[in-house]
Amino acid sequence: MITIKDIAKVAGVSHTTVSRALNGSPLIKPDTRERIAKIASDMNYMPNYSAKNLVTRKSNTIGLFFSSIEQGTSSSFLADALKGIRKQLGNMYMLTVSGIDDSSSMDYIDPRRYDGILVMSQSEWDNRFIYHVQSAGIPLVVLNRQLEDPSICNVASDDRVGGKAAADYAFECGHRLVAMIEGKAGFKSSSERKLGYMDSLMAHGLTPNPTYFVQGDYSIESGYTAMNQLLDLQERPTAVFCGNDDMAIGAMNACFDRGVQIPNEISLIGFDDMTFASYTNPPLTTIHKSVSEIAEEGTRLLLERLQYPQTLPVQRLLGSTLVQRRSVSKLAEHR
Amino acid sequence: MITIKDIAKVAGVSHTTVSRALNGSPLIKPDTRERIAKIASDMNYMPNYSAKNLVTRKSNTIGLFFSSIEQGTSSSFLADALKGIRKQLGNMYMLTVSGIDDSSSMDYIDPRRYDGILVMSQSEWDNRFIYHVQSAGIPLVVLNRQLEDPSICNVASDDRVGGKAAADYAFECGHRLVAMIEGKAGFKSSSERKLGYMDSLMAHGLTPNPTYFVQGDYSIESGYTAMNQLLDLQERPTAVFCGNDDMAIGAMNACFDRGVQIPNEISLIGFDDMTFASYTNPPLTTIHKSVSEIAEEGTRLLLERLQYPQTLPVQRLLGSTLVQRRSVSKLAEHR
DNA sequence: TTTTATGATGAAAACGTTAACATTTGAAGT
DNA sequence: ACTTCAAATGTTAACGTTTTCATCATAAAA
Repeated sequence: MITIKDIAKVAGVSHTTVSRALNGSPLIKPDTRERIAKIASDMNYMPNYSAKNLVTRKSNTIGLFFSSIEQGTSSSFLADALKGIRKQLGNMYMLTVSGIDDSSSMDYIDPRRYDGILVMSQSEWDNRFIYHVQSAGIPLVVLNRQLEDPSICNVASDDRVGGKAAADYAFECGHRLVAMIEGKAGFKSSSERKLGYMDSLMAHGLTPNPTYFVQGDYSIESGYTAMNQLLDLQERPTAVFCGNDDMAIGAMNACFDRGVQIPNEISLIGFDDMTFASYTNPPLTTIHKSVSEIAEEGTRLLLERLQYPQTLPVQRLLGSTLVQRRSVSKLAEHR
Repeated sequence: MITIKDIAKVAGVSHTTVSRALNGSPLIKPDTRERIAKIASDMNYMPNYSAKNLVTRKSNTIGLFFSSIEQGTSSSFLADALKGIRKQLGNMYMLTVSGIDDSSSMDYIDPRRYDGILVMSQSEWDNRFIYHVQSAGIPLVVLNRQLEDPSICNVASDDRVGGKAAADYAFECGHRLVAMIEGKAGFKSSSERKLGYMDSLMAHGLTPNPTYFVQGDYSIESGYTAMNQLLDLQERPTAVFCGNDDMAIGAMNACFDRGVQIPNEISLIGFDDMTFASYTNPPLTTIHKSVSEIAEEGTRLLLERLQYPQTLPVQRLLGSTLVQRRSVSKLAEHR
């Protein structure tokens, strides 16, 4: 492996000059810079990053950490996030991916290994990790889950507004009996979406019906069983707001299996607008949330903080909007 | 940041001793080892990996490279792969993720940055990259795409066998007019699956009908338009083998839109068995292929090669088997 | 006792960079 | 021609490890 000293020898200069030339120092005469660059490329030089990092105390690495890489994370989620991040990152930084629950991940958090960290968070369980990172002094952006703490840089989608939009739409379509299949207990997104639903309920002067709330866990299966529960009710809801698209798909299946027509007999609204939402039957009306946008914006923010460490942490909520498809019926008798 | 020298000072030994103690050298007396370990943990010592890597000429990093992170890669794919890999990797190695097309990714391939590389490959376009890695002398395993070259370690699913299984099943169910929606042109998997179909055709003594082959690109949309093309035919096929599940879903949608019943009027077979396959309507009969298993096995192999560099490269094909669901009808009149 | 081996430790060099400080060069100002 | 200053380059010391080679005990063998 060839080093800057080898280049120095060939170029007849000191290795320091080579280092400077290759790093674009203004101290080097343009023509020697070019001469050295030429030699370096001819010799197929590649810098040794370990050595570089050792002395600069940088790592050229951004770490992406997931709530739980094993479970709970829907797959399009991870992929979208990755795409958004890589897009922003270019090839200035390496990107590592780990689950927060990777055995004792804490022990491996070290400012010398990560220039910055992105946390794709889903539940409050991640807080321990998040604060560990913060107290280690590593620049940090938390993605996807809304945080309270103003000292932490954060970008997420506005789940509450989205939840409200979903419920609003149901009510505007004339539905009065609208149930909700809730997301995973303990996940902030679950409670926010529910809160949004509640906001809408209140705004429309309606009172919540306890039997119309059933707990899910964001999985397709949970949507299926939850929907069956709803269908067993004496007074069936005419619309169901599902905490995410996966559960909506499970719910759809439950309906198909029991021969109840969507949207004629029952309407369905999802949340997330994943790729498949347009391809269910009928296409799913849902709340659009762009994970890749969140990831992209978060990465942009992180990069900014790396460049200007003084930048103040910001909390950003990306809008979530309703996309109308065909899983919701308009009720005629709505006054 | 505290270093081994700090520990040495406290322990009253040389930093060499500390290094040895912390790395489990047999030269160190058990009790001094423990004493040092205690001090290190008390002082909250974390090794500086840059320094370590500099002298050991290792990187503690495995690189995962994707065919095209931007497009073509279905999302469950990426997520599954990641899960399989992380599972095997534990926390011995960092894992970085990049797209092969990341601007000039070649320039960043360096044995000092990657102890080993996994390539999640989909098309022959990746070969350039693969051979670059190999000639750089970095231990390498190519995943997911079957390779010809016996000098390269490779694990993939047996697409051809899978394709044959799919077609066999259609024929056994009495179908004679079975079309195929092909995967992305240039992808090895596309041609292998088609070859498998051909094998079956031949085994059943049938002759291929050129109009029954329509090109897709593995996307949902392409499945949709391809299916429409098929439905426009004078003599409609009674069954369609789709190159992957995404296209099968697109095809399903085309059918729904035109009111053609699945599986009564037309049968559908997919490939991959992604999560959603069980939740389409009707549930999709498809060929099961486990990306996470492939990833896991590939990682195992890579790790083995890192430990025993002499290990010979192996080519492994993981079986792909049919999973029967409800998108294929049994034709009575099949004599 | 004196040697000899061996088990445990230490000193110093090396890994490939960057950075602080020193030196040279050359041109401009007197 | 002599100083002065700035621009360009060189010297040397870090950075935090591991590793080679030497040293020093200590216990066994003579």
